[in-house]
Amino acid sequence: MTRKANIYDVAKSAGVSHQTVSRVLNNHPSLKPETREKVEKAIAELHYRPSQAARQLVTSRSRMIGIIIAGTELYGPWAILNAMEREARVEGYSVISISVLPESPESWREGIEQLRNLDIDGVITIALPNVIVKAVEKSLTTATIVIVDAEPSKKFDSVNIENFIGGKIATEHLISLGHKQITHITGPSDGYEGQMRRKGYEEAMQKAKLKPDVIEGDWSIATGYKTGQNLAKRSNRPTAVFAGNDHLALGVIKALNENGLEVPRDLSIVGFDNIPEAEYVTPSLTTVHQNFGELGKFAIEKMLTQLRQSTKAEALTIAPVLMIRESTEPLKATKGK
Amino acid sequence: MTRKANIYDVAKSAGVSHQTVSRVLNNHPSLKPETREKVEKAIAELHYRPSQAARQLVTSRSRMIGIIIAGTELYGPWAILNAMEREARVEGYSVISISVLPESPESWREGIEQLRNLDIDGVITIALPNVIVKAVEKSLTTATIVIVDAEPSKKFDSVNIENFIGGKIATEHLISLGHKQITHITGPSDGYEGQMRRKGYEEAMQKAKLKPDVIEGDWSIATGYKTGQNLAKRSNRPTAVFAGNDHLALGVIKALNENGLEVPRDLSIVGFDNIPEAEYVTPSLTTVHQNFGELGKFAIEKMLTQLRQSTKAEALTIAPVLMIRESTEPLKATKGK
DNA sequence: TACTCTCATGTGAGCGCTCTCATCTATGAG
DNA sequence: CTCATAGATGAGAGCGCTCACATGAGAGTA
Repeated sequence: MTRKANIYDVAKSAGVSHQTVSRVLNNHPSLKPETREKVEKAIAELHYRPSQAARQLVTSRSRMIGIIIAGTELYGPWAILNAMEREARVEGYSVISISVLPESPESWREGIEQLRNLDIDGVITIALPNVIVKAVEKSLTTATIVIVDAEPSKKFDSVNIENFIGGKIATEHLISLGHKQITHITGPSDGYEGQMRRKGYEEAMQKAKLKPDVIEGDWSIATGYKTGQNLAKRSNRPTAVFAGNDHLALGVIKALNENGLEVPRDLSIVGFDNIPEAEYVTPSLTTVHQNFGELGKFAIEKMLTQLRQSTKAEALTIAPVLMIRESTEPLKATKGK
Repeated sequence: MTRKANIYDVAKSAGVSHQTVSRVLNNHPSLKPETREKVEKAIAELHYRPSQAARQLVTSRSRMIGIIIAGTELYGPWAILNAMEREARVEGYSVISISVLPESPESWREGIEQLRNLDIDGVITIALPNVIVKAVEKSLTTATIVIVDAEPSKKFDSVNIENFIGGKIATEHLISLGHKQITHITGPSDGYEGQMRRKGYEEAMQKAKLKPDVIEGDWSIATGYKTGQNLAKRSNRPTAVFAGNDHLALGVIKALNENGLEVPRDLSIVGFDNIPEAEYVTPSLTTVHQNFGELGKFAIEKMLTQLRQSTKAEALTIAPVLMIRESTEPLKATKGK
């Protein structure tokens, strides 16, 4: 069996020195075009590909980006990761995804450890509480950090959906339909995104001189369902709900249905995320659309520019879009006072 | 700034040779326990961690596993990947996920290329058509291959849900409820999983002496919706549908609703996958549960044993479970003939 | 003509490991 | 008491690259 070609094999075959081959590989400016051609021909003939390991050993740059992601089954993070992976590949970077359990510090530590061992160039955190970001910062001192879907930092680039605006337009939509009693179900209390959505809700309510009504939740369907059960039995049931995400909304709708209530007839509801299912459930879900693909793409772009030459930290945001569907309708005047 | 400690620093600090340190790192049998302790102490003190790159350069093993996955937004592959990543980490392996577009050969080629450059130890393909698996086999000759959710091969380990059985029990469930006109909407025609589910359906129908009725689809909600529209308008509308996956089922239900038809009153429907939403849509979806987590775990286990010492290829299968919910009910006798 | 200067290329060292081989004990067989 | 044998360690080479530096050829300047 012929062993894999290395840089010397190529050099010999092209009749140049190994260093010239290296120059071709790294696009060195001062190279005669004809030399470059010769080398490239030899590379093709020998099916040569440079050893990442050897490169990494000498440059101590791995061309790998670690992505730390909450190991949930949510659609959003996965969609983001998907976009990132593809975007990074185009630029010759690989992506190592590490899913951690936000509730288990040991789980993060392991994940971070793994990235350290790999001498990762950069780390992107997706929808992770601040504590974890801090831990990453502390342990991965040589890596460039980009924060996605979490509180922007002075030190690092961040990319976020305008969650505040999202929460606001969702609520304003309900208000404009005439609703006065609008309950908000939040995400987990330690999450930045949920907090901002909530603030958007509160601002909209305040502006309309309505009394906010907030129920703490998390991002799970099950919690939405439980909350829906309670809501259905409440004496002063709200006429509208702004759910922190689509899953919560789905759970609420289910619970209401089981209690003989119908959406939007008895209650209007807005979600957040615009998961693929949102359009196809019954009733189809009015929701705030997040462009996950763009989010991922921007994050990788930020990372790569930062890796090429570090610039000052910047907080990028993407505007959300309200998708109006069937789950919201004007408040009927039939109800007393 | 103190530079990162290397194996010589540790050796000096422990008063041994660099080779002894290497032996500690690799659990060499002939080592005095007291020497090992000394070295381990030095490692801890210096915060030493071995350079993956250097190791890889000399051993030409990267301790990385590439996962090629169809770059869709389906829940299943993501859930599998998630499980794999965690499982691999425990064993000190990292996972590089590559999402490719099944319809674009160039996209696979790029992905495979990337894995080649990284000198990956093994590759796991998830739900990929046979052509891609073949391409992987051809290009990544040195890597161990494990196939998940695709046609088992004589050469490689594979892990699959029993799709045939899944299709069969789903159909039998509908038959046992008295349905006679049962339509099946398939996955994409080039996919192994969909084919097997279809065969399970056909076998069940044949056994019950019923006429199969198959509509070709893909895995998307949108296609489910379109199919549902057609179904709703058909003169001899079936009384039950076995959808190739939950997304198709959701789409069908939506279309039926829009045409004034209700599930399960006017039509019973069974899905496949048991996505997190399945339990919480209205009506909740009767579906065939796939244990994605287990699938991923088994695949990694297979991979690791294969990497340690290659054994003969084995095809592992996991039994699916029918989850009976609200979207199916007995056929009402009221209909004529 | 002698000189700097840039362009184009070559030479050797070294990144941090593991490999192979060599060395130096102890131990027990003859 | 000598010699083979296994156990515990050390020394040096080399994996495949890039880096810093050296060299030579031609162009521009005085």
